[in-house]
This record gives sequence, C-alpha cells and structure tokens, in this order.
Amino acid sequence: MPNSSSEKMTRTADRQLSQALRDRGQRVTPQRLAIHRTIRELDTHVSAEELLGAVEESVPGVSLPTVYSTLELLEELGLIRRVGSFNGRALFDPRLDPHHHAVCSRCGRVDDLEAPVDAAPALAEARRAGYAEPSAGLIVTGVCAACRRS
Amino acid sequence: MPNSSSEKMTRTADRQLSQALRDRGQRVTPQRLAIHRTIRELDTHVSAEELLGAVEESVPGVSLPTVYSTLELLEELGLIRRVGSFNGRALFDPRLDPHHHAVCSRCGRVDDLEAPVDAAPALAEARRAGYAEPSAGLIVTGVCAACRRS
DNA sequence: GTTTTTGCAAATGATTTGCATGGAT
DNA sequence: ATCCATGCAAATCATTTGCAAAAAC
Repeated sequence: MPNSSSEKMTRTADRQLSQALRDRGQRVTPQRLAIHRTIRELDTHVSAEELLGAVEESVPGVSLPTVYSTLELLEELGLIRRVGSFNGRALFDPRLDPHHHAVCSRCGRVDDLEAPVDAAPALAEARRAGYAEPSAGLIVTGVCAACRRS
Repeated sequence: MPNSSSEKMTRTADRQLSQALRDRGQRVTPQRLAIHRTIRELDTHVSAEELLGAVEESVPGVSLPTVYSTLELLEELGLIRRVGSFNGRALFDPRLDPHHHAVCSRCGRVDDLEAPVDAAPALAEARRAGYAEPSAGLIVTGVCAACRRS
C-alpha cells in the first residue's frame, strides 16, 4: 500500500479547502481542489505556469486564468502566501511557517532560508506608519553557484 | 543664493558618475547625467516611469528605454539598488545605506523602514547555499492607512 | 433553475529588443 | 572617423479581463 501518507495529506487538503469554500458560500470545483492539492504536494514556491504544468499531470485541461484566480483565492483564504515577484514572475508558497528566501539575481532561482530573523522592530515601525496586519519576509539577493560558474 | 547645497550635490553626482563611466570606458551622456542626478535629488525609490517624468522636467526628450538601460547601468555601478517589483513595477532606490521597506499589498505604496534588522544568520545560510556576495532586505507587507479607509 | 466558475481569446502594462541615426570620444 | 548610446517602434512576457458555455448548487 504505497503513498498512504500522501493520500491522507490529499484528503486532508481537500477537506480543508472544501470547508473554507462552503463557509464563504463559494463553490468546490475539481480545478480548485487539484490546484490546492498540487501546490501542497510540491511543498515549495512555484509560479503560476510551473503550477499549471504540475496540475496538468493529474487533471488535464486546466487553464492558466483559472490557476491565477485560484491562487488569489487560496491567498485570501490564508492557505498560501505570495512570496514576491522575481524576474517578472510572481511566486506562491504553500509554506505558512516563518521562513525567508534567497534569490539569484541572475537566474531568479529561489531557495528557502530557515535562519531566524527578528523582524519585530520593523513590524512595529510599519504599524506606526499606518500599515495594518503587517507581516515580514527577508529577501537575500546574490548570485547562485550555477550562475557563478557560467 | 538659493539651492547652493543642492547644486553642490548635483556637481558631486555628475563627477562621481563621469568618473565611474570613464573607468569602464563608457560614455558620459547628458541623459545618463540627468537620470542619475534626478534619482539622487528625489532621494527615494521610484519606478522607471516616475523617474522619466521627473527627468523630463529638466531635460526633455529622454526616452523610457534609455531610462531602463541607465538604471541597469547605475545598478551595476553600485550607485542605486533595485528594491524589488511591486504591483508589476520595479522600484529603484538611490539610498545605499541599510534600510528596509513597507509595501501596501493593496496599492503598492512603499515606505522606508529605519528599524535595524539582524540579517547575519540568514546571510550566512545563503552563503552556505552557494550564493555569492549576498545582501538582505526586509519587506514588510500590509494594508496602508489610505487603503484601509476605502 | 439559478448563479458561479471555467476556458478561450483578446487586452493590458511593464520591460526589452532591433535597428537606423545622432553624439561622444 | 569610430563606435557607443539614443529614440523610435515593435516585440515579448506575465497577468488580467470579457464573455459565452459548462458545471456546481
């Protein structure tokens, strides 16, 4: 019985999203379930197009506009976070626990950083400046190993 | 004799850029001087289009492609930093001293944050992950006062 | 049955590119 | 005189939008 834990995760993800959608009076569609399931399985930051590629392997025929609108929806529901826009493409991250990112200024590669960062003073300053519910993310920019070689 | 200090700043900026360009065997053009001068006078993060607007007031007829290529050049020369891309538009910052940014997730407004952030552990982790000459910037995301009202 | 969501195709908006002319060296 | 930088127009690329058809409720 392979994949039992991943199957359980999928069922959990499906239930979680279905619940959230019903609570808001929105509809549970196979596209939404597949997109949510897939980004959770990938468990890393992806662009809309990368995600579409991964989704198509299990549920063919999903369109890019649907991926975009679903990502926006999932962000509103607090199930994913928009990491930022690198090399012109927006990245979405299913990781909700605090972590940061390293970005290659050459190729746009992104890696997770687990090192802790004390953002409290910056968050307090942002609140003072009028920003509501502020959240902080550190972006480290540099040239990745692969790009340095070429 | 008004503006004497701003005139001095301008002359300093012009000399600095001219020097850097000659050192690299590149040409000193009125457009490059005007663009560099203007972003330094503005002394905040600007988009390419905003900067063009400000440049045109003193030197008409500058084109957007020239602004883009000059911003890229100034970044290579270390005279400005690319802050990031918010709401689809890239922002460039003439401030070279360490500081961070608050961004409105609604309207894209950006404010400087002066609060100190200890990024050393994250920078070390990025280096370990293969990133050369890493530099860190904290992005605080929230809804600004103006957007909250509407 | 009614209303939302989807997919398609087209629109948008920032940034980039190709190329001929003008300007800096 | 040489070669780089500029301006223009067109291309590109990610993302958004309008709308008719399909699916969820």
